[in-house]
Amino acid sequence: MNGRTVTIAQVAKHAGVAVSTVSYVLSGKRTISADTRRRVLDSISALGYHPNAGARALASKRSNVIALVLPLRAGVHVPVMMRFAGAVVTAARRFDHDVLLLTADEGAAGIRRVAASALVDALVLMDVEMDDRRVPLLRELAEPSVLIGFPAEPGGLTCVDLDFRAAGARCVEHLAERGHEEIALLGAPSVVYERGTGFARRTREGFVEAVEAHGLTGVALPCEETFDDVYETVRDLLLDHPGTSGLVVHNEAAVGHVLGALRQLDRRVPHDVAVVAICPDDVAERASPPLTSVLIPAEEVGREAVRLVMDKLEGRVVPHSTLLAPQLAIRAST
Amino acid sequence: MNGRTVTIAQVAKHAGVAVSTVSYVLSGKRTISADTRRRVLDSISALGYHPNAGARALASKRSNVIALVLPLRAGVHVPVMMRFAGAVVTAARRFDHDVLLLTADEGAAGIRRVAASALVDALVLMDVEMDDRRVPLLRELAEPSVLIGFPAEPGGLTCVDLDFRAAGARCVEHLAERGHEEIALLGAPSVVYERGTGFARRTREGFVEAVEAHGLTGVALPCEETFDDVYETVRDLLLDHPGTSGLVVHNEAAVGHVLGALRQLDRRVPHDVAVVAICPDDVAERASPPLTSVLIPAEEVGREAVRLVMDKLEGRVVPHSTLLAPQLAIRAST
DNA sequence: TGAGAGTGTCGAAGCGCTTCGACGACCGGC
DNA sequence: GCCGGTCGTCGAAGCGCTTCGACACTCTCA
Repeated sequence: MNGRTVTIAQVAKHAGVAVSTVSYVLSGKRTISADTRRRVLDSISALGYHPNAGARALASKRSNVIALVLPLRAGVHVPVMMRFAGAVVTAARRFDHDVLLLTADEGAAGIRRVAASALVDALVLMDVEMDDRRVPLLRELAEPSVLIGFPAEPGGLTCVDLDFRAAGARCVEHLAERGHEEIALLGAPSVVYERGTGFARRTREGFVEAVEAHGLTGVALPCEETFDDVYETVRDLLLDHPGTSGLVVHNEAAVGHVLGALRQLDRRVPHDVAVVAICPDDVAERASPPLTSVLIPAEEVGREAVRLVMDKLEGRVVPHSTLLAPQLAIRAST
Repeated sequence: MNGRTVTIAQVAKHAGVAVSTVSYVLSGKRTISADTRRRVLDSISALGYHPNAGARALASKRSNVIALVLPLRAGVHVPVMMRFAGAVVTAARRFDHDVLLLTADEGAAGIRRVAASALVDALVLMDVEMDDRRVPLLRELAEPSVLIGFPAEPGGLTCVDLDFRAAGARCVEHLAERGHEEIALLGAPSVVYERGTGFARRTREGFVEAVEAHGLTGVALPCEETFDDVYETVRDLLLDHPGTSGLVVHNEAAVGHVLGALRQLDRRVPHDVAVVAICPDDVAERASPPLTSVLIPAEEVGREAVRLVMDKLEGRVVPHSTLLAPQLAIRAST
């Protein structure tokens, strides 16, 4: 508790050793006798020393900060986003790193800026589009990066995500096991498909393939997020395909509205219509009735992304593509 | 486009000036002739120079980074949170600062760490509780900070928020103008009141005071976030107080459920029951029918918080308390 | 018993930037 | 025509840390 900030030199003096010795105690990069180590550690806590981040970054060429690039725009379900973000921060701390928050609307310029200024050692990007303009930049950057989601041309980049194709298929499979023969997918808002966001398309592909493989009939529809739109979509679906007895919903914001619409159309869940959702667990559990769902393992994806980026920082070779297997949780809706 | 990172020395050489001159061009802290400035600027863009953040922080004792401390836990509505976060990032960039993301679960230790290591120049904290354990720490820190929300004992700290008391009152006033005499407030989940979160309590106080002032009758109820709970709450409310014709909803997650419950109970909005919400604009607009609402001016609050913290960094004196006046947007639900 | 191989520690050289004091060059005023 | 003032620029001294090479020991084993 001295006047102002404590430096490594003060610690060294207090412990009666050289500055470099203190540094080596902290980094563990050279062997230090148990005795000296203890004295240094004692001085550190006695003085309340915290290494200066700037000085450390300057000397070591490592800032111990990673950038997290988040989208903040329409069609992206924000709570899911935050689950990822929370997981990334927590995981990064476990590797003794902090997280710098970048919004996607600063775009490529922001990424270039934080990388060139050595503000961050590495980057994690979320909500990557099929044809993402930042992808080429990432490729030429010296700093390692990991994408959450897959662009159309991952070429050399490291990507992690839930295996949405398998998730779509898993839902179909489950409905098939339950004996449903005519089913439908209610997906993301159409703007999301148009933008070419990967996860929405891949779920649809998995759905379509599995429908064929199991010899079912099925339609895949985009789905907006207001109650009225959802109501219309569901009503029209049941008019056009009256035999529909199973629904796959891949749209967190619409899940509640779908259930509301079914209630209003006098279809009971799961008696008249079975519903499987692809959404975070808490959304599925909070619904009425609680929904059978493939959970979006936000925490796991975030953690995995950080693990990969840290491995790359250490110079280890990591797989280009990491797909997390879908897990189906069976609840009251099927 | 040279081999690796470009330093200020290379820029100086390229422009034929001293290193310090380049620095002064960049910071504007000494007068530089137009001619020299142009040459330096040209060299900078020719070489693609970006100042090294670590070196700059070390020499200037300013990292140009502010910390944003976010909660990520139950009862906090995440999308609103993200709106704040986005606004803070955008505003900070406008002051040439970046944002380091800290989660509240690292608690006081995390704050102390980033402050002591000079990783950040200042802090913005969200979702402050009435009796927040981080408040005393903030007070003894050399780094300036701004709270979004009010603790019970702000003593000396700088706080910004929507004036929730006025917001609660404004809703009552609006319902009174429309001729409603028996009204109710559906608030946050009870856990939020128990934790002593300020905004929930203050809205309730404003509601209660205004009900008295206008000579109405009114009850204030906590409100959970699952459909079933909301349905029960609304049903019981209408049983116990059959004359209730106006509802104030201050719970973003429950807004949709409240409307669903009213539909199921055959009450038409606004014909049988008028509904005013306190929630972000997009939630109010997306509801069916679109809701009259006091908007939570997330962007404005975030921007204001950053402005205040920057003022404090510059050594300016700022007001301890900034309350943003509520704005009522009238839509179809009243 | 002495060469060789570790250990444990130290001193000093940067890392890339900001900032302070110094110093010509040029200005206007007397 | 000399003096005091800007104005514009420069050189050098750090900022607090990491890391490299050096060095004094202590073991080991031929």
